[in-house]
Amino acid sequence: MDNLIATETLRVLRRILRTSERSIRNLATATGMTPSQLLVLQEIERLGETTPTVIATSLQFGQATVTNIVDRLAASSYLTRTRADADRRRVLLRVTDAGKAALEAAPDLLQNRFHEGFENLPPWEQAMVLASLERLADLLGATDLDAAPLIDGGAIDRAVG
Amino acid sequence: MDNLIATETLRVLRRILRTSERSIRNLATATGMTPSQLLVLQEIERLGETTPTVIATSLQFGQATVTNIVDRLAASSYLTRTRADADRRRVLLRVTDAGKAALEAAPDLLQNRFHEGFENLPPWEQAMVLASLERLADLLGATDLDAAPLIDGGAIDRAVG
DNA sequence: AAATATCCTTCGATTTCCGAATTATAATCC
DNA sequence: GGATTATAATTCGGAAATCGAAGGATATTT
Repeated sequence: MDNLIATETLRVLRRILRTSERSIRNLATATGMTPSQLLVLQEIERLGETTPTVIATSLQFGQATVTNIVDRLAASSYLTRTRADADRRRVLLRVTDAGKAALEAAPDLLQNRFHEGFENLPPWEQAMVLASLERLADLLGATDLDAAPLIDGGAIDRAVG
Repeated sequence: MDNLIATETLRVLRRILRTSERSIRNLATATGMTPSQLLVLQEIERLGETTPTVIATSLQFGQATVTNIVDRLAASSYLTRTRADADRRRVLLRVTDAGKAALEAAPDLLQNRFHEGFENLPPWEQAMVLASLERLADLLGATDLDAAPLIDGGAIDRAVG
């Protein structure tokens, strides 16, 4: 028969995933954005100055989709589009002050709750949760797409100068 | 400054979240459905025989959205709609054999990978992962929406007979 | 300079998603 | 019983998401 622990683990995982999604949706509503818009804006803020391709890759969207969403975010003045000097095919995306304000205005209840609760755990349990999540991410093949965009270009070798 | 473990934990969680989404999308493509359609069909199968309202609640969709998606699933003959005898306002949703076939045809790579990997963990680690996830679900307030729909109706008291 | 590749946008089409109004049925209240 | 209220689902209208295919501009390679 089945491994009960495995089944239960999956169940709990799904619950967590669903709660996270709900949270994103609520947060989006609070900011007046749609979930996709919020995700894209968050990602741009996180990465600093990026391009549509990077966003599309890291968020698993098509390029056309990103263009579409960025259109709306730009229309709301939450970000700016600039052509890159070095390579004028590329478009640089930057979150504006208004965008940052919008991101900070709405409280991420989920994240707050998490942080509060997490601080109250004894250190060993914090470590355990992190270790377990990493193990789980490993099992699921959840690689960090953002950390690895250098692989494809040889950009490391050419370095800064 | 911030608790690094907390921050890292959130990062890993997001990674897992994104991987799951990707998985759903791939799986959907494989079945010829859209992600939402797949989700709805899965949920109906999981619950057995249900109604649009239940699906909407459990999946956090609006009723109109569910009607829309169910329309398409019915058009593809993946499910049937029947009026309930007891209360003819209600519509009963059931996955057809074709629907079940479609669900089973596409392998859920994510889930497979999970099960395989999980079995290979030593029991203590399996237990640790589950315990950690439960703790995390707790922190996030991730309550089980499916287990609790009885609260609102007093249905428990009236019981079976 | 010609050919090829890359980055992004445009276009067209389908689907998602929701709120408001609507229909059909059930439950409740004089 | 008949009017009222509540509930389940659908329809309608519209904004947005999503993607594939094609196109335009710029870089790179040969």
